[in-house]
Amino acid sequence: MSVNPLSPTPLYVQVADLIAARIESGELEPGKPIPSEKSIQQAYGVARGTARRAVEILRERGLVVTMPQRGTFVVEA
Amino acid sequence: MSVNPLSPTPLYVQVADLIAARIESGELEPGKPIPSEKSIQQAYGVARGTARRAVEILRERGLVVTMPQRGTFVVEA
DNA sequence: CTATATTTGTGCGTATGTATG
DNA sequence: ACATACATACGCACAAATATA
Repeated sequence: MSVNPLSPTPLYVQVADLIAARIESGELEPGKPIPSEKSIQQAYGVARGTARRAVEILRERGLVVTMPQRGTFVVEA
Repeated sequence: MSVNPLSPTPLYVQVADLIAARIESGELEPGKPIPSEKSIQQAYGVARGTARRAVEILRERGLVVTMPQRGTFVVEA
């Protein structure tokens, strides 16, 4: 899946939704890291700030936890 | 102190005045950084553009100098 | 042990679009 | 038309902590 820059839905929400779907599908497993901000930038073709906001949303949703200088991990079910 | 959105005085001027007062009171000391744009946003509940314009005014008044990617600092007395 | 690469945190610069008075 | 204000989104640079070679 990819992102649609023309959609009225902010890119960072779209990216968050795409990653959330990968978590819920089991592709990204509990306890394991999601892609780094840099990987997200490259994978979805967005700026780092956009990737960071997307991850911030996932934290707000309680799907992930971020450990500084370590990464962001899927929360245990 | 806080900001008044209903005042005829633009928000960015109000924010600039509040920060200027903190400089003149000595709370923000010469040579030391004033709060970041993000901190100003959060502290005064304004958008980033408003915070930026406020800092721009402080620069015009000669109260601070901005060093790109490093921060904005109170000028030496 | 040292050096490098990775990853997140922070800070500013800039541009565009939208809405309001 | 213009100024104000907010939101989104691109970018660069540097720091600090961690992971790896």
